[in-house]
Amino acid sequence: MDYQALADLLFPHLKYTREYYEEKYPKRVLKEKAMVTRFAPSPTGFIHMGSLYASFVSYVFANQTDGIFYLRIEDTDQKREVEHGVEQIISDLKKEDISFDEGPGIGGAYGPYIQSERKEIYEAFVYDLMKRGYAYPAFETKEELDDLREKQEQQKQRLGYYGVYATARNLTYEEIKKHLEQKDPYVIRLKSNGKFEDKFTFKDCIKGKIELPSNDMDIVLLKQDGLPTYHFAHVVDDYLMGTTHVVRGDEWLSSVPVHLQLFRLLGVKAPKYAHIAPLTKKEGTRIRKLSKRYDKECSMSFYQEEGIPTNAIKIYLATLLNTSFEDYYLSDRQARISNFSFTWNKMSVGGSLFDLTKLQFLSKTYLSRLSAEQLYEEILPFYQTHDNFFYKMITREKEYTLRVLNVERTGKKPRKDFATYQDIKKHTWYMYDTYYYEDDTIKRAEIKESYDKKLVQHYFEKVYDENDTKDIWYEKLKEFISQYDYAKTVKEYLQKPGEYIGHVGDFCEMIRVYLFCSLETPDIYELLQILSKERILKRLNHIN
RNA sequence: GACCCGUUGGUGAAGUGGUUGAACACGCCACCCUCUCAAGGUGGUAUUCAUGGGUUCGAAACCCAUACGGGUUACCA
Repeated sequence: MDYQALADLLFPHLKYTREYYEEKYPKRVLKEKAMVTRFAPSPTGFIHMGSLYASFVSYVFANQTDGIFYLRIEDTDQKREVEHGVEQIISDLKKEDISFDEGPGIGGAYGPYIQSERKEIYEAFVYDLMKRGYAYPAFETKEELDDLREKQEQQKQRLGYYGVYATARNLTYEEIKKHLEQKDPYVIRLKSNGKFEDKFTFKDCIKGKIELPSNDMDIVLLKQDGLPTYHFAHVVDDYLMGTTHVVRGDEWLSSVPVHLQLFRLLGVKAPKYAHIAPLTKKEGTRIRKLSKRYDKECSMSFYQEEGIPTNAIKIYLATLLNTSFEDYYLSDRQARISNFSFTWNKMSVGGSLFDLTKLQFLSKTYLSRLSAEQLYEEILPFYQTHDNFFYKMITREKEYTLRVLNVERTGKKPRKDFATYQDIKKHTWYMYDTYYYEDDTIKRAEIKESYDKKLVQHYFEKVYDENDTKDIWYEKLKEFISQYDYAKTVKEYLQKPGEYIGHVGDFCEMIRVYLFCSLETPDIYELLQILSKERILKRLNHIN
């Protein structure tokens, strides 16, 4: 068989050769250890936690080595593609604050970054393989391939198109020409030169040494529609785009022999591979991969709805990436992901259960470390889309809101009661008159029979002084209540039961409920300061 | 069926043949602090390292089997 003639027969209109593209996309000039990584999703819907994790890992390694992190859209399966899939991905990633050095809509010297726009490039590389005898057309129909598989199953053979089963290998030039003239649909397959019995070892960045059989499958390179399969597109693109490290799910591990063989046949160096274990979830006693379809915590919209900060998610993912990051993060208020050195070999080889509780804990820590201003800036976009009324109010009363957000925030151990953006309204609404007076909120507060509104009112009118420091305020408060048979401390109250009608805690509880409609609030002193005496009295007068 | 990968407390895990009678963190429990809550502090809980064999003076760590879980075996990625 004259393969050069075959290649010319199949690609009569080839515009450019492989060499042209190699010249067009020269090797990247980067620092020695710089990693070039990419995120390569298919536009089949929303980004989910699993792919976010993979992209995060890729991003982190490129970033810490001053490398390149780019986005490439793998849209070679047009059947699965959803409408506006590409836009969806790009907007999802924007929300997650993942930024790329290159990609569709961003630019870069190695584009186009959308595979469906790279058809001619793949053809040039197939042409190159074919003329050297490593690729050939195959005309089997779906039914014929199904039959083959059935036959192999019956005979307990390995399934697939390989060796003696790769019958299209034997087609003559004339036969192929005839098929083409009849416009028979066909695919281009790899003519594998590997033997399944030949084992080789390969070193994965995460999983370490792995022994694999050589590939002997004549896998499809170009599908009937002329677009490449994942395998071929991966090899061509990652070669031309200069990827140094391919980070992907470990379901790809068994395709490594195919990919390495393709790189070898093209005569180019293969990138390093990092196969990451899936994020999993426990369902009853069964552990399974986190699924887009069944698990709410898999889709990014869940976090956006809940108001879980993107940065908290990243911090959590970083702890999954290298557990030592967690120690670093918790021990240092100034800790940043970008300041930590992540390593491949600290990554887990088995699947990790995705733990929402831990994420929430980290989120609390993260939010507690923000300044009031930073927190304010972060919650604005959330409330703008989720609670416009609250949004407008905090925008209008920005200074006031900053004071509210600053409660117990500035000390050494800042308050940690916000796990989500939602929690902010949940824990501060009562500081706003709009809500306090709305629909008689106070009527819904649990005012107990034992409460003594007059006493509280008397206290605020006669004793409470806004200019007191916290210590003085508290002393005066205790002094005041002791005149009315309330114990100054809980201990005292418990030691001499029957002598008091209540204790300082009971009095504070009344203040809480009357003024804030809640049994649970942060430090009252700070809240009272923010509210101001005038508004305190107004609130008290409002209660019947 | 074949071929890969994995298996340390409820969870994430440290661990690379000898201060491991298994770190740290989340969770849970108790106590302390305390005007409530959230934190914080102290202590506790729980893994004998999937199982069975070996190798070794010594194994969670090395080897072999088995079991269980996961993946691949597409003109899906």
